[in-house]
Amino acid sequence: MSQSTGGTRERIKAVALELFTEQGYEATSLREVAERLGVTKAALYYHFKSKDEIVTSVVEDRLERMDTLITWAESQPATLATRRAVIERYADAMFSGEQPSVMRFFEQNQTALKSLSAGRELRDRMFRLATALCQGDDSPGAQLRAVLALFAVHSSWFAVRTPDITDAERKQVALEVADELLAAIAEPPTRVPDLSGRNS
Amino acid sequence: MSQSTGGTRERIKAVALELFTEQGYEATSLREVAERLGVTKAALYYHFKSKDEIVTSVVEDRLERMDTLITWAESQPATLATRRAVIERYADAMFSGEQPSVMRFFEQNQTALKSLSAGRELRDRMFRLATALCQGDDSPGAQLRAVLALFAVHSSWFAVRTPDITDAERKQVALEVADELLAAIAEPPTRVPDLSGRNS
DNA sequence: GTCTATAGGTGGATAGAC
DNA sequence: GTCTATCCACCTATAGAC
Repeated sequence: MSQSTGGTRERIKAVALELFTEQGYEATSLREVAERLGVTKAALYYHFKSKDEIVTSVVEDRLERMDTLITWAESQPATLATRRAVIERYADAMFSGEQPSVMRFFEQNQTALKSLSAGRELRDRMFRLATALCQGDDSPGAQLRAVLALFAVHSSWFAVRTPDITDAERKQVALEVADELLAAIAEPPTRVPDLSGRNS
Repeated sequence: MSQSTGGTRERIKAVALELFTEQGYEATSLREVAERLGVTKAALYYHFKSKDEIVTSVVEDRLERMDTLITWAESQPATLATRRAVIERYADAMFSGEQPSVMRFFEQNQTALKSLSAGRELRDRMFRLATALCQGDDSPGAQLRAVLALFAVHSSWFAVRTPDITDAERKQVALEVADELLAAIAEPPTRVPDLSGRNS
C-alpha cells in the first residue's frame, strides 16, 4: 500500500524482474523501468549502484535457497526416494511466492546471465543440483534425465497449453513426469552383491 | 578458400551466429561482427539491410526444414512408431551440418527472438512440432512429455558433461531418453479395428 | 529520496568516395 | 564490394540542486 520506506527498492526489483523477463535484460533500459515506476533513472541509482546490481539483488535469495537444497540433497542417501524428495522440494519452491518469476527470468536470459556473476552462480547451482540428482550414477543417461527432471518443473509453465489448468495441476504433472525420469536413474552402485553376474 | 563472390555473405552469417550464440543477440554489436571478419560495419550493410535481417537469413533454412518435418509428422498415423521416427529425424537434423549452431542460438536467445519475426516463427514451429508429437493425446502430461522429448535432443549438448563423449553417443542417449518420454504418451483413440480387444 | 542536467560512450544505420 | 565519415538516438552512470 505505502511505498514509504524501503518499499521502493522492492518495487524496483519487481518491475525490473518483470521487464527483464519479458524483453530481456539487455533489451530493457533503466529508463523503461523508471518510467513504469513513475520515477526517474537517477532515483534508481539511489537504490542500486548499477544495472546488474539489480539482477544480483533479485537473484540473491534464490541462490541461498538453492544452496540449502543442494546441501540437503548431497547429505541424503543416493536413492530414488531422495531424488523424488529433492525434485518435490524444488517444485514447491518454484510454485510458491516469487520464485517462479525469478526462474522464468533465468530461463529467458541465459546469455545475458553468462556475463553477470550472479547469473553464472545461479547456473552453477543448477548444474550442482542436477549432479546431486544423479548421485551414484554419472552415466550420460542419468545426467540428461536429471537435467530434464528439473526442466520438467520449469517448462510446465509454458509447455502445457491446456486451457484453465491450475497451478496445482501443472505442478502435479511436472512431478509425475519428473518422477518417471528420475526412476530411470540407476540406484547407487550399491555394494549389493550382483546376483546375476551379467553386466557389460 | 576464396571469399570472392557470395562467400562474404556466408561468412557474415557464420560469425554473427557464433557471436549471437556466445554473447546474445542484443549484447553483440555489428562492430564486433565486422571486426572479427576484418571488415567495417558498412560492409555488412552492403550484404544485409539490418541487424535482424542477418538473423532472419540464418533462421530461414532451419524454418523450412522444420516445416517439412511438421508436415510429414502430421501426415503420419498417430502412433508411437511415428513419434519415434519424428524425434529421430529431428535429432538427425540437430546433429548434422550447421543446424546445431542455429538451435543453440535459438535456445540462448529466446527473449531477443520474441521481438524478431523470424524468432517468433521458429518458436511457433517448435510448438507445432511438439503438438504433432502428441497427436491423439492432448493431455497435459502428453504435452509436457513432447516438449521434454524435443528438449532432450537439445540439452544433450550441454547437460551431458561426461568427458570425451562423442556426438554420436550424445545423440544416442538423447534418443533413448526421448523414446522413453514418448512411450508414455497415450496411443491414439485408434479407429483401427482393434484385433485384441484390450485397450484403455 | 527524488529531481534536472549532462557527461561520456556505443549502438544501428546511411551517404558517398574509391 | 568495401571504405571513411558521420548522424542521431539511446544507454549507463554521475553531479549537484531541492
